[in-house]
Amino acid sequence: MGSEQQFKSIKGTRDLLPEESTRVRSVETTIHDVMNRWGYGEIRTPAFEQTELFTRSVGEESDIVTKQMYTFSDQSGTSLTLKPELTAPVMRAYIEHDMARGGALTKLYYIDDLFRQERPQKGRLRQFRQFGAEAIGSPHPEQDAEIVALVYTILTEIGLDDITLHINSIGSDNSRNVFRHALVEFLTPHKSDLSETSQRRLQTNPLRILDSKSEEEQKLLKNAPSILDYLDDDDRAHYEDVKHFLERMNIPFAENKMMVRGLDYYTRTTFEITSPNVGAQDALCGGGRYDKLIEDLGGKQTPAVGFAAGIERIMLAMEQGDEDSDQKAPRVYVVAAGDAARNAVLKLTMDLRAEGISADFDSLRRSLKAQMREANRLSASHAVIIGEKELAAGTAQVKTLVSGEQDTWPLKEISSNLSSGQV
RNA sequence: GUGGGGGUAGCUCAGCAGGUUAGAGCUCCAGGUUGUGGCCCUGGUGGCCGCGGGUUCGAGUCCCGUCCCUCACCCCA
Repeated sequence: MGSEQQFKSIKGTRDLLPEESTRVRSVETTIHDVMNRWGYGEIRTPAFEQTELFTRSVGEESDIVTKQMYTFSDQSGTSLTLKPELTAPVMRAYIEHDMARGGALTKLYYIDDLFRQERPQKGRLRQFRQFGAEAIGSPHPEQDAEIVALVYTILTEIGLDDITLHINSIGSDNSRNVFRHALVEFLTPHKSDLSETSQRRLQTNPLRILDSKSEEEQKLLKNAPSILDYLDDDDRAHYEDVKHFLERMNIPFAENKMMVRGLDYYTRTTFEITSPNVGAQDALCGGGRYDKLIEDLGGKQTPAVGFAAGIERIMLAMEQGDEDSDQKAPRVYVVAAGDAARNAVLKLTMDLRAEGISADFDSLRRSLKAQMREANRLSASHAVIIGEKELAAGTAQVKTLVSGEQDTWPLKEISSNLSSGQV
């Protein structure tokens, strides 16, 4: 190694080497395709925002705000934060650009990097990538259903089959307040059986106790009141309609009344998509309706639904399943037999590339044999060999590597012959 | 922040009743084939055995400390 210090990528961040980034890119291509087909337009927001945007939207008490944000001051002393989630920045942009004026309904999507200071583990990094969409303007259940169908379709087109969609409704403010009281009333007598964190949540955020992973608590919760019994008529009708639309769209789902999302801004519909082979962090996607958020951020009262999904987790889910498709780029490797041909090799390589053919050559001045080995290693379809004899004749040897067949072609005809698919 | 597992070659790992020059497979390079890849054969490059200290005649191996990675809890995508 030689040097005193080895630099390393910092905890929770990682490099994507070419092989992997190729796979990620193909997933992202699918995302872009489906989003565009469904009428969603891409939005790109800055890497950091005013800190208060997140404390206001995500919830002062949430873990994200209390301990996971990368926050720093700029030269003027303003507190800035690397974005830990994307709904708030997108809503900020929506309000800032008065996008509501451009049409009653606004459909946006994004693919972006986020930052949270957590202890890394399988499927969780400190810099991670999400894609998501927000449908802003419609309060109606078919919009909830479309958003759910959108992620579901993307995940399916990516090739994931072993996924489960969980949905629930946490009602709007009124229903939820009534339910919260009922839940606290139910749990308080059992307070001593609860974990330390759940006891604290009994004060701060009782609904979150519902999706505790503790078996004991889950047993206790079996008899707890259900949020679904506390929905008011409007909430209930909305929820029933969402399920109805999903059925009509043939999107399979499981009702999960214990599912409560972590971010404070959700209302009514919440959903999650999980995969069994991603480790303990099994949620690939989370989302729901947030009818109050835009107002809370200073905009006009505007209903909206959205979701966010984790790219790294999706990649994990894929590795288990289908074999990665072999990408066979038709490559031509141009080989110099002797140093005299270097010039001609470089020229021909450039001509082929200009013709749209992917081509490469050896800049290490290695032996002919080594160059042929390289051509094979790259799984090139053809090796084009130029030596002194060929130089003199204005030709080249064109070898088809799978068959081993080799012919002499005039140099001038090579790129057109290869691009027209001859041989 | 808490707990489990782990750091030996570019990669995957073996070696640990402490004992001479630290190993294998893969990769890479060269030769066998003086202008031709794959398969095969031969040889070679490449290691502060994470770091610091201690015990010992002797430490990759034992002890202490420390850093890093990883899985899980918490929480979330």
